[in-house]
Amino acid sequence: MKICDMGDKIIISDYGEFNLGLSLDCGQAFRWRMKPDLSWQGAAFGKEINIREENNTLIIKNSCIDDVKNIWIDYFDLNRDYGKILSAMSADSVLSEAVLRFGCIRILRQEPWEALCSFIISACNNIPRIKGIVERLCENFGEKKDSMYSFPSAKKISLLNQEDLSVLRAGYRIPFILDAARKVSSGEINLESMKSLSVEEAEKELMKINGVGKKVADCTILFGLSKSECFPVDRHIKRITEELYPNGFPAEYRDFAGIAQQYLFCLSLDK
DNA sequence: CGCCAGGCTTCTA
DNA sequence: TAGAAGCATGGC
Repeated sequence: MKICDMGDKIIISDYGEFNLGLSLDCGQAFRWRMKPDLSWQGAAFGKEINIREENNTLIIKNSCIDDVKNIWIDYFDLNRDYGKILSAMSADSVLSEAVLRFGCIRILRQEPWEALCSFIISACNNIPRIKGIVERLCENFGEKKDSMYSFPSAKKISLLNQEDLSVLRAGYRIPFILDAARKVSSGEINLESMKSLSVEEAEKELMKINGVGKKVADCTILFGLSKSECFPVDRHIKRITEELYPNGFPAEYRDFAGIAQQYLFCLSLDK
């Protein structure tokens, strides 16, 4: 991988494959917006960034070399060899077709709390509305950066009450968000230390939170704890695996089942 | 307007 | 242990 600081922009190349737009807008993260010039505006870890992809290079604005090296390289999972994973998946006819169609979908390494909170909101909800609720959460309770707001910390949310959160218009999920914020900020649930647990152990911990079942826990583990062996099964994945894998999803892909899962999710969206 | 949404908790048999 | 009801709000 090559990183080049051009002053007004930073250019990254030689990172392998990356379908940036689809990766940012395939239902794994909810804060990325495409601008009229086709660049993507987003925020994570309290920082804002503008990024676009052209001819296998990434062009970054509104950031700095330190943040690129310390935050974004990792966030976009650029150190991982997806070529190896994609070629392994090409042995499966369903996944091979999906890879041809979608290119390289990377699993973003998101902040654990943001993933947890976002996927609590996602329960029995549609993606446009999830984005709206998350946006209101940030605008009302996050900190203003350049043009965006940061994702509010668990501590900040934990000090609020249901009435404060009614601006989110998140319905029955509001007490769930509060319970998660309180358990995380009190230390009863330690997301960072959960990275060293197995998927099963992490599920058990996360499901102590009211409103967190196996699916929300698994999305938190895959997208927030970056455990790519975790395979969240929602209504789409359930339907499409029953249809395309009558004998079950093949176990040989277990090390990166979560990445395969994202391809199946994209396939299911227009089927 | 009606159907549905990256589910979860609680109640019931 | 399995299945259904109820949950709040809106996207389409």
